[in-house]
Amino acid sequence: MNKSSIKGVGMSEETAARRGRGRRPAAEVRAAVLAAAGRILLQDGMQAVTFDRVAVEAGSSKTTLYKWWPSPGVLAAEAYFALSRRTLEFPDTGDIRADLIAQLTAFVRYLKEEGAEKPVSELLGAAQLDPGLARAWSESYALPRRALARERLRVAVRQGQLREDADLDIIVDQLWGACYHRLLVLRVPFDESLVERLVDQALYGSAPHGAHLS
Amino acid sequence: MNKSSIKGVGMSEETAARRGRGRRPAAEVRAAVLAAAGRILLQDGMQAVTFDRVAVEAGSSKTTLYKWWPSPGVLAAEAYFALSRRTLEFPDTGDIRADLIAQLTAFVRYLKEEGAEKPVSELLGAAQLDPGLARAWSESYALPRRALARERLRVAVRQGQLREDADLDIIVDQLWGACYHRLLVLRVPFDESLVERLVDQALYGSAPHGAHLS
Amino acid sequence: MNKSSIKGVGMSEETAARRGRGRRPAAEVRAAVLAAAGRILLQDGMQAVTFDRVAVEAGSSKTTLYKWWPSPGVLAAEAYFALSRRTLEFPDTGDIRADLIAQLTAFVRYLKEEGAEKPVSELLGAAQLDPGLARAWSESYALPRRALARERLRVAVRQGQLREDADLDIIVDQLWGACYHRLLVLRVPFDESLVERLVDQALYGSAPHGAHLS
Amino acid sequence: MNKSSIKGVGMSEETAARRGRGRRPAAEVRAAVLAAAGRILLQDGMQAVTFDRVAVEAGSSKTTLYKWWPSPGVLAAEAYFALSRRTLEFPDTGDIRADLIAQLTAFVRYLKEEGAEKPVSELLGAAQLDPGLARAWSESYALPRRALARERLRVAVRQGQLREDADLDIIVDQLWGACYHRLLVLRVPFDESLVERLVDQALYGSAPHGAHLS
DNA sequence: ATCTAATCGAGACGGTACGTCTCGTCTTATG
DNA sequence: CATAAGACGAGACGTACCGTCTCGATTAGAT
Repeated sequence: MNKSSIKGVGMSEETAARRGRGRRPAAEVRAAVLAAAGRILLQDGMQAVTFDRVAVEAGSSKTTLYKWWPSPGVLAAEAYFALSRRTLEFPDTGDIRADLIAQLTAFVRYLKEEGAEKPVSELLGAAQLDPGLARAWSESYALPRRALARERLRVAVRQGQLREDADLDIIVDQLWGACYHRLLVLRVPFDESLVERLVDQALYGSAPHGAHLS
Repeated sequence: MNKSSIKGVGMSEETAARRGRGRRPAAEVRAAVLAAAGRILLQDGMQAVTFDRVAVEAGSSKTTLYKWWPSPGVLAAEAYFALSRRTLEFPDTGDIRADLIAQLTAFVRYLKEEGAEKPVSELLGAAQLDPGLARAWSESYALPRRALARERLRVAVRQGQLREDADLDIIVDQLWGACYHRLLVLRVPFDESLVERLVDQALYGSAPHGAHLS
Repeated sequence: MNKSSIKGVGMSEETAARRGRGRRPAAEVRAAVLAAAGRILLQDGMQAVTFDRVAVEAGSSKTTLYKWWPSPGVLAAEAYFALSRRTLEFPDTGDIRADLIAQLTAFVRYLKEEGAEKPVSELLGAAQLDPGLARAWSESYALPRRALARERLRVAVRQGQLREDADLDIIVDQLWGACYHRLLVLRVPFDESLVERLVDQALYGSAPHGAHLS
Repeated sequence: MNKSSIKGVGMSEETAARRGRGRRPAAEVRAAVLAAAGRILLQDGMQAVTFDRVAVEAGSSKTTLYKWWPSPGVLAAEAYFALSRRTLEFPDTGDIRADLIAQLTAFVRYLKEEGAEKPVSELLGAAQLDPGLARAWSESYALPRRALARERLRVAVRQGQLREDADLDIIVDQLWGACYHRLLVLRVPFDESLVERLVDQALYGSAPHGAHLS
């Protein structure tokens, strides 16, 4: 019943570094957990990010994971955010068409050339079945991103590069939504050659020249 | 000590009556399985559509399920298709703007007012983690639907309601993708009031009147 | 996402008032711990006497418990001893048969009528898996008790009420062991009606009258 | 969601022998589980007989263990019974004193010289905290054993070797209970030299010769 | 009386077992 | 032989407890 009959054996300072039992500083544990979760996510996919496996690979404890993250999905998302700490700043060169193309191209390139397609679609997939993950994703990633884009568009409106009555959210939804549509729903391949046509479609529409809203 | 030591006590002829062992016609089994899976999907969500549970509720056997469906996700999708056998025909009144609005409104209404939002997003979510389900969804549902829309747009091009150089797939991705963006990625509420602005954005863009492609 | 990120918000001086942190007098803590452990033992059984739970209910700290008790079992035993401070004195009326019957009857009554059966058997059970508890029980309870009984028997030998060559330890083991046998091994019910037959069996044996050791 | 994308990889007949998944005959599983549990019990003690560990070492599944055994304790007991399938027959040489000595000596030898002391006391200990194990032990082991002894004593009564009014159960409880008292309660060492004195005490008591019940 | 050192409460942490659940494979018995 | 029933291996889930350890708050003992 009392397993610690070896108690008081003492432990040299060196071996104490990683001695298995007892408490490690929270920050250290968090870092180890996020690193392990991120690695598992990229290597073996969302399905492999389980509390059990993360605990083992992070040298952590399941109890700790449950204390900090409500579900493996949320943990995977946070690990992914920590990995992909990339700039969200929207460029502003004064030319809204060029800036939209630049930003969308960066998005598509990120998905297609940096191996982000699989983790992103898997995380978004899991989010549909995990309310916590859904909230984390929209609040920490998608909505802030859309807000940034909206602000850049608002500047363009003020500069007369977009019409006064343009619905900025709809423009954002159209541009990024088209990509997500191909990624998640149609699952057809696409590349950055899509971007320019998409932006022009957003700016000029498809109606014959001269036609416009009544 | 061994709880199952009473096993093999046999079962009196009376209680055995019709306890379901043996073979049932394939069609009967299929129908029962799809009905059970659909009912579970709508009642308790995608997570509850389990081969174990479907087998029990359909009075079927797991063996049979594994023989016909590669995964619970695919079964759920098939069950859902069987439930939502709704018309895919695209209206053609001669006015592309009106027809797009009509079709998109039907789509949004279907999601928002017929309780399809949860099963659809859950199925699409599961599809990101289940290649079989992904294939089933895109091949049986999403791609045919886009093809229909593309055809309707092609007619509009021929009729001069859209420009010759319009990229029809992009128009479809823009329109439906914006909805899926809100449904799956942003998870913000939306309703059919979105539709008209979306279609006009697709037709006329947001650039100032008179501006167009060089 | 991280539930404990709100940590360290501090605590206003007002609510902090007397929140129990810091040092309490050792005796006060000990008493509170033993009281809590005893209460838990009687209410919910040995299994519930957990360092975690005792710490919470005693308003104590696990650190303190580990400092004083090697295992929950030992703590439970000590708590039980503190609760059952009952007289160990062996009566000496001059009649060994009457005294044995009195003492054994008190023992059986204590077990059966004061609810001591469950805690005693659970403690003895835990002792088989917890060397510390085993030592505590035999040294603090069982062996002293047997020594007392042996002394009373020795007086009876001197008085000619028992044979010179009687093995006193064996008589004690026989009398109390028969009770423990029914309590721990056979788990059959028994009551004080057992006592008189037990004592007579110890005194006179079961061989036919007249038969004796060669 | 569907882990079996590797499905249909096939498996050669040779490797199929022990292929990890799927069903094994119940008897084979039972045997492997009992063997593993017994080995763990003897090697590392009762505390180590865990459903988790037995499952791993038996190449079994926790589900299966829970299906057959209500607790690790019951499993350990059954494994122990399977290991110690030794004869329960009570010898009948016509001399009750010799037969009791033989049987008790065998019992003490078994405990002390065949390493049965630790498992037996641990099992009996666990039984005090595990009603299922308690029932298993008394019904499958202790009570049948006592019944056998009682029958042998009854023969002795008929043969005039014991008095007509002897309480046979009490004799058994006295003899075996004295051993259990030293084993479980006092935890003092004892050996077979105890047996003869114990039996004579049971037969002739400790009162002076000539004294007997009124 | 003040300062300092010990000691306490609180609780995070690693480890591990619990009991439950689902998946996908496989066996057995029924029709 | 195809089916229903369901046992089985694998392993994740979420909870509980153990024993170690960190931290801050408090008190006791030394000055």
